[in-house]
Amino acid sequence: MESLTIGKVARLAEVGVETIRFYEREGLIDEPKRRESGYREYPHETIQRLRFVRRAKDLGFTLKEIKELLDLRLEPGNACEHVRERAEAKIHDIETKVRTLQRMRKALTKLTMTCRGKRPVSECPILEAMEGDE
Amino acid sequence: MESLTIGKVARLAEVGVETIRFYEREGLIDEPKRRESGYREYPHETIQRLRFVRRAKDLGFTLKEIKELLDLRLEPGNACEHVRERAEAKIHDIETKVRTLQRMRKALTKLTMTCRGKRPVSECPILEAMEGDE
DNA sequence: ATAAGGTCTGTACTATACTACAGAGTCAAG
DNA sequence: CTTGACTCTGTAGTATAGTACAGACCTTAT
Repeated sequence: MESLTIGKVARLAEVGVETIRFYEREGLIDEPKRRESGYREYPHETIQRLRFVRRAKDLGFTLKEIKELLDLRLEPGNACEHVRERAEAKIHDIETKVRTLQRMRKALTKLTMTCRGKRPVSECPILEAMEGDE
Repeated sequence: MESLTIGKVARLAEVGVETIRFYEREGLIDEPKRRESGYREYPHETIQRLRFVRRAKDLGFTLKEIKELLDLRLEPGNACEHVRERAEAKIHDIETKVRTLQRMRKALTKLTMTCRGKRPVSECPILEAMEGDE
């Protein structure tokens, strides 16, 4: 069993070493155990965790929100009602994001159609497809 | 026909006045015409445009990317091939975002199920559902 | 055993996307 | 025709999310 130093984790998760230390300070990943030398030793799951953070970020979640998402699973069983409420709120956020993305995709597809038809791209289908849904 | 000053546009689009001037500097909205006094006078479309920016931002697009999206519609008809390529790349990005969001939603739904069953929330279904898809 | 490269803490700097003035001029309701 | 709200330019400050050292210590391959 090879030991996972911060550099290896960074390479595997495709983030920077400094970023990992930054996430540790921000509470997005647990403080790992240390060697006698002080070197951090990571469990394998950390890689998944870091990838989760990166992806969630790409989807427009802030680190604060990502922390909230991750913390959902840590709640004690007796706060179950509370956990479910928050999870359902996040699901709602996600569904709104998906709908908006789908409208954007539709608008862009329309744009490529217009394009394919060799007609000039005069009117913008992007903005028009973004109306409504507040 | 009432004139749309920056403050009115800001209220209608639900953004700050300073944000509008910032977006103008960054080229995300066109420079509007001015009164003799120097006051900006906006056309109605600006409101949709600002809403588009706000939403795209919530979906994890940077202002730079949003500008690219908006600029797609301005390309001259003869650069059609080029426009289509870029639009298709954006469609691909969007589809990836949608898939990731759907996996997150699935994971969260699973979490709420676990919750509803009154069992303790011990193992995290969120991270596990986020694997694969690079 | 030594040199190259990895890691440590701590602090400082950067990019992005605003946000907040200051000081001066403009508008419009009473 | 004033007065309070709005707008102007320009510059400075903030929050978020990293990124980059410096100076010192650790590891490992030769």
